[in-house]
Amino acid sequence: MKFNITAIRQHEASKLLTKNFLETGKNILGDGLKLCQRAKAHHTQNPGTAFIVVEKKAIKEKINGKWQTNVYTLSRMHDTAQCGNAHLCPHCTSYKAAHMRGWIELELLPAAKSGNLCLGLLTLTARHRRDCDWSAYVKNFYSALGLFSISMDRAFKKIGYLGRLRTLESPVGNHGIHPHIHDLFTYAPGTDLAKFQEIALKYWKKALKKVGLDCNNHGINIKPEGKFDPLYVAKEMAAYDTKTGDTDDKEDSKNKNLFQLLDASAKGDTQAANDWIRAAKAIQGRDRWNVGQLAQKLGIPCPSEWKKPEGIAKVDPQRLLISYPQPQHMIATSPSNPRAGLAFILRAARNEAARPGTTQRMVLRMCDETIKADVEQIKVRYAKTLAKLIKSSFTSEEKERLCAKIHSHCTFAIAEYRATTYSYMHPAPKPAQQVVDDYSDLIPDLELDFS
DNA sequence: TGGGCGACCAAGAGGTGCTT
DNA sequence: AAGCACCTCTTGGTCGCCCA
Repeated sequence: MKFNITAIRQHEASKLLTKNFLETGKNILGDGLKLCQRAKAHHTQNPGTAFIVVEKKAIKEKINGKWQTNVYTLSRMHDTAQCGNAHLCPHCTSYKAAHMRGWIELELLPAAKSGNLCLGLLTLTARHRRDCDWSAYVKNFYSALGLFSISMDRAFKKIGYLGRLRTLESPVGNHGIHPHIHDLFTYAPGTDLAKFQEIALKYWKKALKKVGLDCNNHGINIKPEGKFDPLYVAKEMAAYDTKTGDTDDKEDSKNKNLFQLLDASAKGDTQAANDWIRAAKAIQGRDRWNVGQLAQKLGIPCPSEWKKPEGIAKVDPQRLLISYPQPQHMIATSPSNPRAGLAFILRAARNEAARPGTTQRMVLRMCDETIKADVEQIKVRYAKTLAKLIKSSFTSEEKERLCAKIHSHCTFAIAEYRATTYSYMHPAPKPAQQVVDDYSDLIPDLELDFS
């Protein structure tokens, strides 16, 4: 059970996005994840206070190949903003994947069953290589998908195809980005899928050729109902693609998804960092999940309109609500903090019951980390300015004067930075606010599934 | 210290992807 | 070309960095 992985990945993603923006001056779509779980929710009742919920939960997990249920103490931010980026944000991906799994289970599967339809899985892949423009590659891949669906129209109609839930996976491996599609599609019982796969392969090859791409005979894979888990397409970690056995391309086993790239990047793998940025650029704007018209045709709500029915809330009687000043949360979790602030804070929160006050201490420590890094940045900036000025001056007297001048500017800037940050972190006390005891508006829990 | 500039912020409006 | 679904950009205000 990895408690901190989401927060650590998010921090790494924030750092990479920030670095990329500073280098290129251009934003990659989805940089809102830098504020995800940091800023307060828009219509919050408590804009000045950060909240963490700590509670015990039973988690189903696979240990040494065996499924078992363990009870863990978990912590999460409450009443914070969510960026909603389904490709890049580790938090929102799992949130959305859980939502999609719920939709498939509670809406799609029952609707297909009552309509006497089977659900198959169509996987589309193409040859790819590292040394190319990944954005252009993805664009071509999607053009091919469009051509494919037009040319397949008749064949689709014949098998009772109503539509599909399309999933885009975009792992990166030795051969660069490997975008591919998993379509959960409907078909009539009794369809000869083997024959259908032959036709599909023919059209897929043709479509790829038109846009300058190609695939081998495994470019298309179709699994009939019963031979796969329909909830797999909504796994945030897509074990489907990163484990051997399920794909025919052995290279795929070396592929890493975007979150695994973040893990590698956090350990200092600079190629993983570059790959993550390249991949993020290449897939920006594409839908992670798309149901097209399928929901409408089945007479069920589409995922973005569907809401999971509330179960009977099993509130942990020992549930803890930790609070501290929101500005401190912003500073502690800043992308300029060399450590993953949120991960450390959530870890401390899990120990709050045993050691009261530990969370607040950790928040302040993380603030120190950020401040230290920011001060370092200020020093570096002034050192660079000084270096530039010294180059163009001649006498040692001049140089000395410049040194003294820049040094005093630098000292002043640091003092100012410290003063403003301090007053931000410790706002003047306001009339005591009543902390609400009613937790009924807590956001629905993430369905944690670490398989 | 103080002015200028640009990043940050949330959610509804609106853009984009996709299908028919 | 229109309609639908998904998801992010825009908006307008605040905050923070930068430079002298």
